[in-house]
Amino acid sequence: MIPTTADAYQLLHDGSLALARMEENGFCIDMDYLQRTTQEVTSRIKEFERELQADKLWREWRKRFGEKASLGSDTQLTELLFNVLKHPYPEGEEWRTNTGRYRADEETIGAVDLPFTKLWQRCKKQKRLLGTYLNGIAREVVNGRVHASYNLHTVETMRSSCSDPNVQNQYKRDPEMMKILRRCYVASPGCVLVEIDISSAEVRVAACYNRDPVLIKYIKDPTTDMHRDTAADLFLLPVEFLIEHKDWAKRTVRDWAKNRFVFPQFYGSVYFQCAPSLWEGVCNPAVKVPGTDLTVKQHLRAKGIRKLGACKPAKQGENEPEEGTFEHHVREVERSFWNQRFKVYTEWKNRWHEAYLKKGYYDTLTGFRMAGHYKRNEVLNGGIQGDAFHCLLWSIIKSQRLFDRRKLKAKPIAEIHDSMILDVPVEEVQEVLTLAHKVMTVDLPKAWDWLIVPMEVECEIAPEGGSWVDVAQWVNKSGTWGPK
DNA sequence: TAATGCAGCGCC
DNA sequence: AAAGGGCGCTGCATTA
Repeated sequence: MIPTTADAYQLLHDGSLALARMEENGFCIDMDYLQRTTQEVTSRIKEFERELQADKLWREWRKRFGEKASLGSDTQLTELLFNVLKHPYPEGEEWRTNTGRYRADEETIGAVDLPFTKLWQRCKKQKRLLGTYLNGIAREVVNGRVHASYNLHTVETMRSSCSDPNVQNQYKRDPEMMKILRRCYVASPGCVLVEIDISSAEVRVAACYNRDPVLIKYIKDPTTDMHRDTAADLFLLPVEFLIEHKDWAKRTVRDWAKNRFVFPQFYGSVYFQCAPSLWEGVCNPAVKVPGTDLTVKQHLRAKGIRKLGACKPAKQGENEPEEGTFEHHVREVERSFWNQRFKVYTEWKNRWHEAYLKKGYYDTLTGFRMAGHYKRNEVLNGGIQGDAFHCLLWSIIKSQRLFDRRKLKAKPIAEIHDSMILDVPVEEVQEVLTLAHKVMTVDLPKAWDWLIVPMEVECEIAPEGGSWVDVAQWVNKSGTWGPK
């Protein structure tokens, strides 16, 4: 990576200083809660282990591995389950690790329907919570704060990284784990936690690269929704139906389309990889198409889609998806997605990759020349990822300067690629939200003329005395910020 | 005993 | 034809 413009150099210099100040500020930790929770989780793990060791499977385990038997070893567990006890194990390369061993992930162990394995998995999860997360915080706390390290020079795409502890990967999607872990992170006395993120940052930046009018329309026009339209295609439901049953769709088909098709496709995934995870949703017996008694699977069956299909990597003339399979259907959707709906995006991908192959580098919109040996998907994603982060970095730098100039005590304390977390004195909340919002939605597009789509942000804020668990969305209503 | 590799999994 | 982009951390297994 080489910065090719003065602005690019400046961004890194200013960014280093901004992140250094963020490190110095640190994130306040509720130490009483941390200690209490560490003890609770520790004893929970001990209880789980006692129960596991009382199971007859543990006797088999000891018989097989003797003194070396270790409850934490997933290699030993797979050996016991699939070689000694001969539990069925799926055929095929995708079910093996890179070194040809049995996989020991959540899915494969979870497929063995025994009380022992269920318990083992719950135990494993608690061990991760303790070993990686709670201990990770405790190890780094100084005077009640963690001062994570942020890097601008380590990531291939010019994103940032974070370590000691890595504040960028704390539980969020698992509600149970999220509530336990994020409760550790609190605002400083007299302050509240504010989190501001750029809505679909990478999609916006992607549109700046490819200038696909359809993608731009999806971004600009709030009545349109590419995830909803793609869900309609994938699950053969009319768009009007999805609009009518918006809340249902949001939890089900639209969510699957977004997270199991649209985003993976943007990152370069393909139909035979998307289809199995989509199908998992389809097979959920608890999800019924509104107004009918049909599961999504039954609904698709009525449309002539009877099964998933083999989902093998396409080779010339081989592994052709079979007609009437979901895999076949997903391929059709993929084709229309890239050849019809986003055909300008597709043309850009081909041109961009071709140019890279010819030159041996690509230039990003924020002024960095990326020279090196990259695969196709890396070339197509690198600039988007880096520049989306640079939008945030620029915003942090600018916001910090504004806070300084106005003698505000609000401080950025963390950054997660497209969001910044601030420690804000209660009385500064309105001013800080207004300033940060303006920086990200007005000043940023003004400063970078390549930014040809509007920027939008989402603000979340925790009540005074609350923690990172308690952040809830706030919006601006006629000049004043308040709960949505 | 220390260093390294691998697999798994948390986040965007 | 393609073959999900980017990280950091942990525990276990293997190698030096």
